Amino acid sequence: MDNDKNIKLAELLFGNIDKTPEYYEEKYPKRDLPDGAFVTRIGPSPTGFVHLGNLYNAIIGERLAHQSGGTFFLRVEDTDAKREVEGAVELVISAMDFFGIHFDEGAAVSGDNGEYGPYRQRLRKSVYQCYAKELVKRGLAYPCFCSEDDLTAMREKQMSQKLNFGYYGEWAKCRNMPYEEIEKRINNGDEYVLRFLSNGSEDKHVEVFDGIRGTLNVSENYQDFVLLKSDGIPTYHFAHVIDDHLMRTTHVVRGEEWLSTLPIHVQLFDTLGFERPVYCHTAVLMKMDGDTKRKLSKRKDPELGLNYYRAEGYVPRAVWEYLMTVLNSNFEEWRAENPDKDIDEFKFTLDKMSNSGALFDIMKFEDVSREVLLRTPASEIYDEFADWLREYDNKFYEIFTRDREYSEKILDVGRNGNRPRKDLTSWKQARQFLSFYFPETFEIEDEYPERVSPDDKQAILKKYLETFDYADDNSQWFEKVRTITDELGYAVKPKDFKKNPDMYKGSVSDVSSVIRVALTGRTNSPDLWEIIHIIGEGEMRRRIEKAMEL
RNA sequence: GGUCCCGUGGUCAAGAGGUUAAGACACCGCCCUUUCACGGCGGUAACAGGGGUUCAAUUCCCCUCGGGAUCACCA
Repeated sequence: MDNDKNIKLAELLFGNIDKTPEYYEEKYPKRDLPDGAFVTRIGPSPTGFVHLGNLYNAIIGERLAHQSGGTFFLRVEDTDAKREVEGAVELVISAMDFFGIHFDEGAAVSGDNGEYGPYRQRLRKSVYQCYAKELVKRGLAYPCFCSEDDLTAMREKQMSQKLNFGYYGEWAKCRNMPYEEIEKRINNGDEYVLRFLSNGSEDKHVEVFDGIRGTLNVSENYQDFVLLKSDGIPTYHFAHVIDDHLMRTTHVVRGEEWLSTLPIHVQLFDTLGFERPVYCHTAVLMKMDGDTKRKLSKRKDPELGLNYYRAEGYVPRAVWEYLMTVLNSNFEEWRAENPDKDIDEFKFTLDKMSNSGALFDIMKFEDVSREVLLRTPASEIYDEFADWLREYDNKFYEIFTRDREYSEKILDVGRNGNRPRKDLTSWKQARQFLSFYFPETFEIEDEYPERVSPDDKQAILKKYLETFDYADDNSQWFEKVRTITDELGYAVKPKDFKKNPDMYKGSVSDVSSVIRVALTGRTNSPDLWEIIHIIGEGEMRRRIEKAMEL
């Protein structure tokens, strides 16, 4: 008789559903893939904000799938219409593409592709309802008419009695509502959600294997959580279980914030008779704030948004490399041994993953960025930098791309010896750093050295100009600077000045600083001789003469 | 408050019963050096605390403490 009620109820609730689970099982068969192939996915919700964490998990999924000959797909988790932002799907796809993450199937800009779709959850409503109907038939799901006010009242009562919050056991008022009453309310147009009827107990535990953390011991779910919202769209929990089963996901990579709802998911997989995927819960990305760690937050931390890296001009593969060093502790070692190999050749493994919270270390990240740019040939840097400038600094773009040969040369300054400089960190920084090579953007930024009097400054520059010969090689050139140094009463060797500061006005480093500031506008720069041979004699003389006027 | 996760230097981290407890970034010193870098050498610096188990625990177990996540018709 209970059975009859359930079947009647299923028809009342889901009369429009004519498919059975068997239908979908057949429609979405097990994937035909090589042994050991991983099927992974990312499931972003289209809120218009793409997170560093999204990328972090995407890289794991992508590597796992593509290293094993498996499939990596994109599923849009748009079950919350309220939060959806227009164009967000395109944003996710382009952000992932920017970082070199490509999907084998799933949601795409122009229609979806793949045999396991649709890949947007709102389009899968009838699939979820089919399984919901099945659960109702089995007496494992029921409609709940409690309003928001009912629930907050219940919650307050529970709080005052120091009981666990939630809809469960005695508190689950709608659990045993007679069929007649349900029918009456539905005919009346009352809103309801569909809840799962849980027979679990908080005291019982289930073992769940996590690909990163090993065996987890979680307590059973005892809450009658919501399966379908009042608009008939599933909650994350239900959608996740149905989709990842039907899309034949083998490994669910997601943030550890899902750990606490894992009991729900496991319960659902088990009661529906689905094989559980391997869960891989990644650590939350943290940040140092003062002296405490905290989760990166969307409002306070711009570096959480993927767009930040593009706007700052960090190269995507630097972000990827940095994340890889955080993800797999043996990556750095591998990179040190194989500086020129493609990053795809590194074998990423789950068991090398750390399960504690990773701090986002901007210093380390910038170090990785410099390393990456050092390994990149000037011609490639030119192209990437030009692309960035076109988007973010049009004026400098014009200047920089005026003469490709010239610009490639300045990118290579100091990089050809056996102790190459690592001057470039990001495009934004590079734009600043390289500005003195161009007459339009050259300006005096730093002060002339204090130890040098105005008269001496004039004398240095005058003598410099008089003796300068473009044909001199680096050491000849510097020999002349030394001569000037000596003639004006400065120490040719900085050490001599250090030892006997009273005997000299300063040292050769002061004298070359004067030239340096006149030529580059800065007290710090790469090798001067090299710079002169790039900007040319004419520009050099103009700058020195200008400096003498002031 | 309940449940769960996590705890090795400032940071990321190797180590999985016996190690002088790696390495990288950061920091400091020295060297190289016309500046700044780069590079080289060296240095400061860690097993959260307390109980067990063991001949021996950073490593295994328990407790405490600390950090975090979550407790929605959000994902």
